[in-house]
Amino acid sequence: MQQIQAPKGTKDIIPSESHKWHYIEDEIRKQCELFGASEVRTPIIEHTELFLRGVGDTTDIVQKEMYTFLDKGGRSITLKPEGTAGIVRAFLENRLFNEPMPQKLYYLYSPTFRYEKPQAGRYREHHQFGVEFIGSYSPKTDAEVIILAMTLFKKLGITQLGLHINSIGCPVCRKAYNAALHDYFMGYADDMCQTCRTRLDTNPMRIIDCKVPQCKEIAKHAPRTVDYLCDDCKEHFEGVKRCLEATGVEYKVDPDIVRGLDYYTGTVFEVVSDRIGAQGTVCGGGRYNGLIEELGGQSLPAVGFGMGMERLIAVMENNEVNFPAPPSVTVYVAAMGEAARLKAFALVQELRSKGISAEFDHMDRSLKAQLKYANKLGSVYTTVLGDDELTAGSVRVKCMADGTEEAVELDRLADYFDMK
RNA sequence: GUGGGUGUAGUUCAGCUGGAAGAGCGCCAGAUUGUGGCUCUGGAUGUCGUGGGUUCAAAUCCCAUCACUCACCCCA
Repeated sequence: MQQIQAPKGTKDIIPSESHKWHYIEDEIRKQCELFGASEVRTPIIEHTELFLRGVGDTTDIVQKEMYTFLDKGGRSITLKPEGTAGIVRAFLENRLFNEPMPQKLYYLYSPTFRYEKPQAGRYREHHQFGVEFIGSYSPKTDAEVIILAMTLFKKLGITQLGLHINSIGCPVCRKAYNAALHDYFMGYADDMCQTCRTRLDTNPMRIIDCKVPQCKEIAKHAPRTVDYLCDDCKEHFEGVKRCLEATGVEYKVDPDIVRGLDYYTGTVFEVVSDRIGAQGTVCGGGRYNGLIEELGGQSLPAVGFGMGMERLIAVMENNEVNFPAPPSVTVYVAAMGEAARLKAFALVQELRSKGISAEFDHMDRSLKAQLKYANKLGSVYTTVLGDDELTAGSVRVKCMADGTEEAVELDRLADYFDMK
């Protein structure tokens, strides 16, 4: 029989990995609560329309990477390719705009799907943690969102990360900027790659992102967003930087950050690692003051980020961060003979009911094999139950680490481990 | 969608210009019949990814195909 594999670009999270996820998820919850954010869980599927309007129908994500299908009712449904649109939809649908502002929301168990060709740090299904702070124009809110991310990295023991920030301006300054870009690149059109030539008219900002050497060279001296910001945007960006400096968060202004989703306005940022392969962006986000209105709400500002869990774990592994050890069994109750095995079975259930993790032999193995198994489980203590112990009513409890033994009465076993 | 790399034991891999399929780790058994880890001794395990071609002879050379992987594009 041929084995069926997981679909291309997807990955199982097996026991040796899942405890890492639990650890990170716990830290995320803690940090988010400290920052006053509350969790929102939204469906994995949404109406395709949401992403057409939210992410932008000229973006690569929408044009070629979405998992879209018709359901049995003929509705066009899409597996979410990013987290923000769904959160904003839920915010509007549940009228969270009636709650105190800013609404600080986060999402954590968020499988995200994009039909891409997989490589290191890039999957067709990945998981995102993200934060969306809705309702405040203040640069302090931008800074706080960034600081939340940076604090989390620090808490997780991650160093070696670069924070890159930029401002791509509001629609007003974007207009002037795009015109300046167009004029500039027009002069080099013949030397640029095919895609960049079409970008000239559709979205000249994307040319700055191009990795083709000639385009990169030309883009080096292209006009920068920061030079075309209107006074409000300029002041706002300065405000963000002041807040970061006031809290000692190091950053680098990187005019090359443009971001591939249409909804961004003003502040954009990325947190980047240089040791997890070519896909180094662990966290990316920014301000999106137009999105909520675009999705049918009132005009409300917002700022947020998405963080790739798989990349986060990759960074931690490359940073040699110590994950806590996976939980192990406290006591393994080995047994020989029918009566003792039955007693061991009952004993284990009783220990568990008292909050002590315990295990027994499910497979009628020899005593030796049982102890080997106990050892592999990482069992802290073992005890052997046989006819002798049953008649005596006491067992010897052995500490697997140092081999010491202690005699304990059978009916006081739970208390014994409780004390430990 | 475009390009590079890799598919050999459960696993990580070695196998030079074609000539009897190997090692480490793991697994099983024994030394030790009621005690795991450590040590020693012995043992089992292969459609050499799949299909075709060249050849007296293919894991090795050629073609195709699939899978995995890395990079481009884009992004977390």
